[in-house]
Amino acid sequence: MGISTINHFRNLFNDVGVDRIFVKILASKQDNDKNQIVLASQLEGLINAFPVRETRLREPSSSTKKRKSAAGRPITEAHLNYFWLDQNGNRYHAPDTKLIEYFQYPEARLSGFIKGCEWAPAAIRRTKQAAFGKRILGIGANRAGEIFGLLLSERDDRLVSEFPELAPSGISGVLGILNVTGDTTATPQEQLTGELRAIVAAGWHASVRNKGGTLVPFKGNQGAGYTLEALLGVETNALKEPDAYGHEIKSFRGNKISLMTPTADMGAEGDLTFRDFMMTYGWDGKKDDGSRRFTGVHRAGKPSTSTRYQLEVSGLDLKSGEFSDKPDEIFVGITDPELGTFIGG
DNA sequence: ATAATAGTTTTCCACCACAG
DNA sequence: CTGTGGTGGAAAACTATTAT
Repeated sequence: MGISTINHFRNLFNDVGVDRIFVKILASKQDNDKNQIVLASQLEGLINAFPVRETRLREPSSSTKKRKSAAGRPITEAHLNYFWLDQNGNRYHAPDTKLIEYFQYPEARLSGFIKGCEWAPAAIRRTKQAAFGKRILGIGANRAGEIFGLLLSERDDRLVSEFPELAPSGISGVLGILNVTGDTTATPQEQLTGELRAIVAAGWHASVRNKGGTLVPFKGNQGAGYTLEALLGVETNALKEPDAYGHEIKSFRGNKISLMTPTADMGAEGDLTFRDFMMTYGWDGKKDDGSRRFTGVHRAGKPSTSTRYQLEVSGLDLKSGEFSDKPDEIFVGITDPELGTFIGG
């Protein structure tokens, strides 16, 4: 009964494809179904560690009557594809699990992990937690973007009383890190660079992609990136999730690199349908085949010679490299400086 | 220069009002 | 009742200031 060794604990995570476990020693009267689990002071680092399905900004209105609220900044919710693991390795989906950032404190907490879930550990419930003594929560994500949580308790799991010292996660003081394979204390960067070195040392590789777990030949521009991901064991995906060890893998040749694929949700591009947008702001393709184009390199502060449009960056001090502390000022968008219209951002 | 002390900020825990 | 969105505060961790 119970989990008594660290290897048993690691194996349960290994079985679901997790390679790094984040560990929090839970507070004795906190961290339950009612008092959300505090993980960090900001979402930022957590989002790298735990792939997020969807982030939503909540309307800032909710708290304007409260004295302290810095009106205007919305509470951010990051939805997770979360599962509870039991000690036998069974998984139970908790579909409503999310990270909520309360910026004004600041605090990021895990919440909603009971709702709609078939089974959850009794020790996470406020009314029962006292009986379990010390509790330790392990959370980890696999490369398919699934996140698993396993709760140990002093009462049921011998491991709790002899839990090893943990390497700091770098995300917050409460979260430690435990590697599932190899050295328990190597940092994610070390693991990743280790794997990259091994891949480089192996010489040239054929262009492939990882499709549903198997490597298939691939021809095309994205080949370099796909191949690298595949060799790292990452399936080709268009998810906006980090690829491995909490890092997004990028490869490039030439001198341009895209860190993200943006689709504007503000301005005209957000308001209009795709067709309307292209008809209004695009132009005819040169081939005269009826196509419409909206393309081109746009640089901040000076209009593009071909389109007249201009990229605007605000909320970033170009001299100091510091971002504005007012989040709604931080912004990248395209405008038409002649007409003063806001095309997208 | 170093140690002692005071002041400030950050981190984390405890608890609660209230809506559904 | 449960879960969300909040508050307050202790303690730790920094910084600044003053005494030795």
